[in-house]
Amino acid sequence: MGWDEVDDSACPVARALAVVGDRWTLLILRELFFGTHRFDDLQALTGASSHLLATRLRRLEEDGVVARRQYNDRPPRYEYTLTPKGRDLQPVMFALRSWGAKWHARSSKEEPALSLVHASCGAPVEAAMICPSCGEPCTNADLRASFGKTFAAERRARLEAFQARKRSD
Amino acid sequence: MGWDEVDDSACPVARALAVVGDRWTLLILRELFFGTHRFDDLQALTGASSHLLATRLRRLEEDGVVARRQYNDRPPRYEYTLTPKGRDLQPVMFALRSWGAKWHARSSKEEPALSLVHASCGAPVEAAMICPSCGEPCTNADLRASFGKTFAAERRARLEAFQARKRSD
DNA sequence: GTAGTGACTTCAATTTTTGAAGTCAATGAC
DNA sequence: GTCATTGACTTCAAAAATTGAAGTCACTAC
Repeated sequence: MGWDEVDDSACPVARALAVVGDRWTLLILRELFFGTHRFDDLQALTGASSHLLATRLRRLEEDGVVARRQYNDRPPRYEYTLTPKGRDLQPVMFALRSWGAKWHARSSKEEPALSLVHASCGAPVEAAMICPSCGEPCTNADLRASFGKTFAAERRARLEAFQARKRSD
Repeated sequence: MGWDEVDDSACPVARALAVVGDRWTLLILRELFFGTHRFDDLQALTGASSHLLATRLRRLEEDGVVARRQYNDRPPRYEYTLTPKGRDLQPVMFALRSWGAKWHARSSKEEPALSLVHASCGAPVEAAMICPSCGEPCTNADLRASFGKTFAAERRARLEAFQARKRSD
């Protein structure tokens, strides 16, 4: 298929993944969330190769997720920061953090490697799914999913195209 | 670096990404969340190649995220479902959905492609960060991040190793 | 006995990623 | 004034991952 096509899907999850859905991209964004903004530091702290880092940052800049700013004239020096669009990925990061901490803990008594604290009350914050109407957090069992018309049609089309291709062999 | 090393990081985000952090994996998991469980359907609906799908499913099974179950004896037929560990990724999916819908909407009046409804009250649910102490949802500005000791040490080590390597050229 | 179905595997061609090395324009230390 | 260092990359060849098409295998339905 290729990710330019995925980018076109009616599914918002697919469209999100087309932009930020690979390992290095998400790790780079993690660093930017931490406030790392210089190229070499990003390279050191993520472990990505410089080539990869350069192409990813370019892509993220094109997609409006990170901003590249010149902070020094001569020699020219640049720094990378998250745009509002990028900062909006915090719930994704945080959901990943919670999952990783729960299911891939290194030891039972691991200290939190990373905690987010609510500035006003000092308590640690967790990601959750909440119902805006009753204000309650929901668990998996409380939820029912449904497709919109467009996405349902896309899915039918995909299934049919796949079957057709198989038959024509 | 390579992702076996990332898997070892003190950062739970990195460890989560080592398991589920690539485009196809997350798309496949999306399908499993939708209840798709047969190989060919997964292939049709994600658009992944059969080879890729086979290797990803094997990996996910090894990691305990999906379960492979034989539902027919002869001919042998298998189906894939999410384990509890896999189901726990729902907040990740949902955070991606919210972000994709907000920043990569296809039109201003796009109907939701996918909605999750709270079974008890019928209202659509959103992912959010909530403070368990005051129960309020938090925005970026309300939050302060901090590192644990182990992770802070790992980061220092990475920076030093990187500098050392540079100098030794 | 011919045509599927479902869950894959195999293979060659293309694309990505890695890892090491190099570049370029300053700046700081002696 | 010169020599090492910093910061932000680029270049290149080798290795790994992905794609897309085709094939396999064990049935079942007509």
